[in-house]
Amino acid sequence: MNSRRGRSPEGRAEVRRELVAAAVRLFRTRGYEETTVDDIAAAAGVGRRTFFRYFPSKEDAISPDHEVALARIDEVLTTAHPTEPTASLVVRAGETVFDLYAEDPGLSVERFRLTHEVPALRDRESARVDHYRRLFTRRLRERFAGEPDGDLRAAVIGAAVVAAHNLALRGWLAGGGRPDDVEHHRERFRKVIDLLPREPGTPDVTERLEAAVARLERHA
Amino acid sequence: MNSRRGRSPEGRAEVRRELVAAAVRLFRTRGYEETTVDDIAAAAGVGRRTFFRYFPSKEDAISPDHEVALARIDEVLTTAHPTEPTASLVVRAGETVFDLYAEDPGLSVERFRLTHEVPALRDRESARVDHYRRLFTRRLRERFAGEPDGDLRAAVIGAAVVAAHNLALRGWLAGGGRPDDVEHHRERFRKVIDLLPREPGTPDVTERLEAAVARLERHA
DNA sequence: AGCTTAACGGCACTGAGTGCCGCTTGTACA
DNA sequence: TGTACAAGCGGCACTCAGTGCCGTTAAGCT
Repeated sequence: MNSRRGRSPEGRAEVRRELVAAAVRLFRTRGYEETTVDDIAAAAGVGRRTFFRYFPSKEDAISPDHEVALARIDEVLTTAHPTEPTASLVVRAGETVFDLYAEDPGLSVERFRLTHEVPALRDRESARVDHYRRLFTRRLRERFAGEPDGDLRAAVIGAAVVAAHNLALRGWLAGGGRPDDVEHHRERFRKVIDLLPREPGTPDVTERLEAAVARLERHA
Repeated sequence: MNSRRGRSPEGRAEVRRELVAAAVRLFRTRGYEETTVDDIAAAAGVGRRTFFRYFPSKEDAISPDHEVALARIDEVLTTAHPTEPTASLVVRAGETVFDLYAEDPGLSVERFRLTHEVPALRDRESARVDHYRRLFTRRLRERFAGEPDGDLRAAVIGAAVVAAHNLALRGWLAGGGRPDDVEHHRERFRKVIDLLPREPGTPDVTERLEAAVARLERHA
């Protein structure tokens, strides 16, 4: 029998996938509150203790790897060349999150539905989004250190980028994550980013955003 | 002995205050994770079961009444005269939250420290802020129904108002909630709101905002 | 004073999350 | 190819948050 998965790297990835699949299935059919961690573990064929070795909590059972996403964004923000325009930088960072969701559109759509129907999951998602916002704001604050209103600009740009990103992502997911729906949400994304305070001499932001959405389109 | 409080309306208010005071004190001296609900209840002189009759969860022990705040905002937004400019409307709604925090500046400052040091409380706060954002967005969407880009404008204005409000509030609380510190944060507040997309014919937003901060100043 | 209502305390229970420990498996190395 | 070692696993026991239930007790009204 193959009840001895997870001891190799491929096995661990397989166990993780099966846990996520079991969680999504049970949450949708039975409901989030009515599903216990024991249920998920049993459905995935592992022990309850093992579940908590893959996910820190029940709420994280359907989540992409949050820490990985934060680390990717942080790497983009910290390794950027100092002369790169800020607009280009935040768009590149946003792209990494787009890619993460576009890796498995089906799962992303299902996750979207659950996080909008289950209060506990919705609150968890709010906290996660705020982690992204804080990371952007922190790195931008370092970047703007010494400039007039640097902190304020960092806070506003950080909030605006995350808001724009979520608006576009949610719109796309709410429509079922279909590739032919991207055009409409590209427009929305662009409009929100247009509200960002312009820096003199900064190249057009929308150019970079279109590249990001195009990249999402390819994956979806 | 007065171990029979809480049976009258004044008694209930007193019990609530004592529970909040006990929670704040224990969270600061012993730490959030190291404090159990039994500890809080015992310190306030009530049974553990009674704690959960006053607060839905341990995380809410130090919170102002979230539902009350949401209801106040919602009333302002839904009972507004249709001809009132949107800028004026959202500022009036924001004022009600300002008032709630200004009622007890000392408690607000203490709460601010805790929500920034304890991850669990910080995540809870993120979710709460998002509830405000969603409420604003929902009511603004109804208000903008039928107008071009109504949904998009509702989403952006809702997010911007909440962000501006939090920025000013956090700045004031981080400085210790002192009345003579308000001027600096009034400036920050005004600058953020200036980023809002202007509606043609709308009177100056900053005028209303200054009134809001002045009101905060009076209470603090 | 008697009656109704509502808050209280306590008990028992479910379920999330954690520490510990002995077992099993894949791997590295002889 | 056999063996030692590291790492993952299952299970057990425990703490604590949160809930349902119920008997008790105080507050307010007649």
